[in-house]
Amino acid sequence: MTDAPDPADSPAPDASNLEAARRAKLARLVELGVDPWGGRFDDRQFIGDVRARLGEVVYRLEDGTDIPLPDFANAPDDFNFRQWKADQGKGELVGPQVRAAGRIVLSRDKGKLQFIDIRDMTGDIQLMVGQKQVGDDWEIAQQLDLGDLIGVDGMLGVSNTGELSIFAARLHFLTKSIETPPEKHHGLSDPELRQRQRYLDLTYTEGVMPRFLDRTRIVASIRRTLAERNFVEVEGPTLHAIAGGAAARPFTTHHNALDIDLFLRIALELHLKRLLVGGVERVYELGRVYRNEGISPKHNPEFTMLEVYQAYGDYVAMMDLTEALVCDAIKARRAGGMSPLLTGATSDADNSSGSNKQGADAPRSPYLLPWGDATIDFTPPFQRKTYAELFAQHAGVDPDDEAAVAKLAKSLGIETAGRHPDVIKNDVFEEKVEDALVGPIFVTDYPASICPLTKRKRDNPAIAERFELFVEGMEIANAYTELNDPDLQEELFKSQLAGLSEEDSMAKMDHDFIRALRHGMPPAGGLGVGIDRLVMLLTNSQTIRDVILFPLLRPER
RNA sequence: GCUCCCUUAGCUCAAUUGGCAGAGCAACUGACUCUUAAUCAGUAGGUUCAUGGUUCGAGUCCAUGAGGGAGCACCA
Repeated sequence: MTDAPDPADSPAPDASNLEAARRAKLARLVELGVDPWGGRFDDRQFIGDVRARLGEVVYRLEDGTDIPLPDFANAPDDFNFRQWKADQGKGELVGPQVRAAGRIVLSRDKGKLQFIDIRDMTGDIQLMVGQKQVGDDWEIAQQLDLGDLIGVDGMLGVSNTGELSIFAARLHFLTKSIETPPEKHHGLSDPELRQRQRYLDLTYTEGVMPRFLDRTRIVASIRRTLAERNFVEVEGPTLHAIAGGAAARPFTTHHNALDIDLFLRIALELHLKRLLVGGVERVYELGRVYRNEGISPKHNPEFTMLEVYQAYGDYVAMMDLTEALVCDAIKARRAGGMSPLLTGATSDADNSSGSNKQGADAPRSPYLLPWGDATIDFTPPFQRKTYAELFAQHAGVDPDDEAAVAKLAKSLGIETAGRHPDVIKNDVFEEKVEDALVGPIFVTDYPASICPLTKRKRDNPAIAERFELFVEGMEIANAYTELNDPDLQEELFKSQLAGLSEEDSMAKMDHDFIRALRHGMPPAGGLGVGIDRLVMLLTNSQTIRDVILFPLLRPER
């Protein structure tokens, strides 16, 4: 038995006696002939599914009569299950045989009986491990630490206090943890630790696993909604020779064999439009883009973007699609579902944290979602208002009155000299209007000059057929009637590039994209959705880092 | 890149005006076959983020640096 950690094995020289104690137990397991790193463990059931079998547990009298269990949840405080069983007559609890596995998150050692709570992706369940009941495996039970992974075979039953439990018949040691887990009922709270050691955050911090499972459900729902409408999912290149499709600073990299500098993509747009030209009439990509910009509660340098293009559509068609994507995602998240394994305790967690949707009275609308202290009402249809309308309403100035807009801009400290009136107007819009948009609201019909990839309104070339969806001041979606006039597109690119400094003009003219348009891109609606921000809203997360598993951090030293 | 705030035991947090660095959980020893933040008795655990400085004395004050957070800037 090795009491002290082998210096070669433990990187930290001061690795406390906490690790030594765990290594001692590990060594003891080896002595017992148990592999401390486990192996394949077939036929286990998810804990959520095991818990769902509570109804199969009965009290069986000696004459074979099965009596259903009492309703513990609604029993009086002084209810005594032991007494109840005695009152029914001589008999025993009978339940299904189950096999589960998970991480030990709590244990209460009571002499020759141990209560151990294990946790898997779907929830927690209590094990009752008695010396007499598990026989030789009792020796294994003596070597268990919080954080270890174990499997169990046993009968599903209910303890005297009404707690659903697996009455262990066999224990299977699956993996030793030689690190101490976080505090057992607070989890992690230091945001740095939560992000750097997301593996701990997921298991131990309340709400984290359900939130990331919700993210998966939302993304799956989006793909399903698009598939139902015959959109084709594709994967464009992430290494671009020209980083186009948005105005953002790209990350640069280098290909050695070709000896060329490349950029990580900042948008999906230009390749998807090439596919429209190629005849992929309904196309989308849901994937990562990279922007070499600041980090904030709403920005991570890499984030997930959805872009959708529909031939022969326009921005109004995209508005309807956006509504469907959001509303379907809300329903999918609420339903749990997607896979049976995600139905169990994850939805329990939802219930315990918020309103009990099973409540008999007044079912809450599925479209009312909490957001901090507020509630967002996603009931469709979402509001639709024009940019000009909102500008007049919130800035208190006629957007067409350039002098008045400029005056207001100056009073807000916005630079006006030598800048295009529409750019000034948009600065005012961002300053005065966006924060006031509680939403969800579609802001439509933007000034054309700030929308270089957008088709103008037929009856008013100063206005672009564009909308943005705002919720709680956050921009969630951005859509256009796509510009498909190659000559105009080229001109707009040029004038856009002309205004940029050398450093900022990494976006170069994409001649092949223009060439593609010259071959004829169908008139189309196009939509971009910031998936991370959508997930933030639907999961009541105030920072993007809570919906990205591994947000960018400086490396540890 | 700028401004402000935070960093104390493995985790969650205390520490009065600058005056002996503490608690809970986790760990260790012991008791307990229906506990559930189990309980009870005992033991051990610290480079107070780092490096300098002021002081008789620094977790506390000052400077610089590191990491994190919020805001700004950036971000059609």
